[in-house]
Amino acid sequence: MSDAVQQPPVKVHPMPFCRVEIAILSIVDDYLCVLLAKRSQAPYAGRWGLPGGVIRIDLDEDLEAAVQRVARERMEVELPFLRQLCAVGGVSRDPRSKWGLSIVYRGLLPSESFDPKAGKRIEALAWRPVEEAMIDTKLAFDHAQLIAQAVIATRSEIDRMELPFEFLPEQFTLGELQASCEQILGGRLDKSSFRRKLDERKLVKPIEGEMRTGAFRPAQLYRKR
Amino acid sequence: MSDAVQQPPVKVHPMPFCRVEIAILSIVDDYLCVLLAKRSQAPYAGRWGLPGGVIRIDLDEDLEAAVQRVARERMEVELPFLRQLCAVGGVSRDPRSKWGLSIVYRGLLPSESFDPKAGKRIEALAWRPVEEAMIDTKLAFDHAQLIAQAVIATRSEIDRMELPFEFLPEQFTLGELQASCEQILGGRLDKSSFRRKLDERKLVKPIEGEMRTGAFRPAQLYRKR
DNA sequence: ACAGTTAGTGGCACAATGCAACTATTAAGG
DNA sequence: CCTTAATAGTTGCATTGTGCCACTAACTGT
Repeated sequence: MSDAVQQPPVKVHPMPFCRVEIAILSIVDDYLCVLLAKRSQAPYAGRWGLPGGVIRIDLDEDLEAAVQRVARERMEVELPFLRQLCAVGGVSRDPRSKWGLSIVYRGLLPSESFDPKAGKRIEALAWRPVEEAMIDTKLAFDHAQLIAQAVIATRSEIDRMELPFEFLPEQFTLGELQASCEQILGGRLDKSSFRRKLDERKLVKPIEGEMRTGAFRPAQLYRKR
Repeated sequence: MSDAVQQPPVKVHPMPFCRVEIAILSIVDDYLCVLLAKRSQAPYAGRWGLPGGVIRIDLDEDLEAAVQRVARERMEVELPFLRQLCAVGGVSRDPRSKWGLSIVYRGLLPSESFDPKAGKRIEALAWRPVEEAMIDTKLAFDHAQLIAQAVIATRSEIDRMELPFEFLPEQFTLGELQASCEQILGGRLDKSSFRRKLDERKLVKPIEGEMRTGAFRPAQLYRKR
C-alpha cells in the first residue's frame, strides 16, 4: 500500500564486487572429491580454486539462478542439489575491486552423470579428494577453508541421516547407500544400526520383487522414501 | 606473486544493492524476543522489520564490521555474539534497486545490557516475542521467515549443548542457565539430565566457595567452562 | 520446630547405539 | 552334489544416553 508512495532519497554508494562460488562434491573412485578449476586469469592465475563467477543482475533472477548460470557457462553442468554455504566479504578480497563479496554454494552431483568440460575463463577442471583439498594452502583465496566447510556440512547431513540420494541412481541397494555414506564420512558405519535407522524413519522403500545380481547373493533394490 | 602481474580486463557489470540485516535475539520478561525496528522510509515505511543497512565499502572492513557499524548507527549497541545466518538476493527484492542482496546475521544480547534507542532511519525499536514475530505476515520483506530461521539456529545450538552464555552474567547458577535454555526452546528441560550433560562435557566450572542468596537455599555459582 | 521453597543427587526404566555372531543366498569349482 | 567363498540380511546383547521421579539438603519465615 504505502510502499510505493514515494521514491526514497537514497544516496548512491559504490557496491561490493559480488560473485558466487561453487563447491561441487561427488564420489569419484570411492573418495569424496571436490571439483576444482584451474584459473586462467588473475588473480591467482594458474592456481586451482573453486569455480565461480560474477552475479549478473541483468541475467540472474536470484542467487540460485546465478549459480546455475555460472555452472552452465563454466562447466556445462546443471546442479540438482544446491545449498547455500556462507557468504564471505571484505576489503581487498579480490584485486579486481576494492571490496569483494562472494556467496558460496555447495552442490552434490553423481560423478557418472558429468564429464567435466572447461568453459569460460577456466583452463582445466579436475576432481580432487577433499582430504587433500581441505588442507591445500596453494588453493586460490580462502577456498581450502570453504571446501572444509562444505565437507563438514555434508557430513553432518549424513550424521542426521539426511541421505545423499543425489550420489546414487534412482534404484539402489542398501549396501550401495551405506557405501556412499561411508565414503562421504571417510569411515565405516555399522550395518545393523544403519539399517535400523533406515526403517525406523522410513527413509527408503523396497522395490517389489526386483533384485540385482552381484557375483553372489543378490540384494534387494530400494527407492528413496 | 603472479597475482598482481596484470590487471585483468574485467567488463564492468552493475552490482546488486548490498545490505546487511540483523536478527538480534534476547530474553525479555522470560520470553525469547527479537528486536524489531519501525521503518521510517520506503519500502515498507511504517511497517516493522529487522534493522539493517547498506554495506559501505568505504567504511566497512568486512561483513561483520558492516553489521557492527549498522548496529551502532541504528541502535547504539555493540553485538558480542554474531553469527551469519544466510544470504538472500534476487530481482526486485528492494524497490530501491533492480537487484537486492542481503546478508543476514543473528546476534545474541543480554537485554539488561541494552536500552533500545532508535537511531538513523528508525522510528522506533521494540522487543517482540519470537513466537509472534515468526508468523507475522505484516513484517517487511521476508523478515518473518528470517526470524524463524534465526530462532531455529539458536534452538539447535541449545540442542547440541552450545549454551547461551551471552544471555547470562559472568557468574550464574545452574538454575539460571537452565531457565535461559528453556526460554529459548520455549519448553521445559529435565534438571538431572541437563546437569549430567553439563559435567560430562565439562561446560561449566563452579566458583570456589561462593554462593548466592535467593529467598531459600542458596545455589552454587558457576562460570563458563 | 515446622512449613515452604528452591538446590542438588541418585535410582530406574526405556530407548538408541555399537559390536559381533548367526543365517541366507548365490556362483564357482572339485 | 557338496563344499567354499563372498555378500546380504537378521538377531541378540552389552553399553550408553535420556526422561522421569523421588529423595535429600539448605535456607527463611512464622
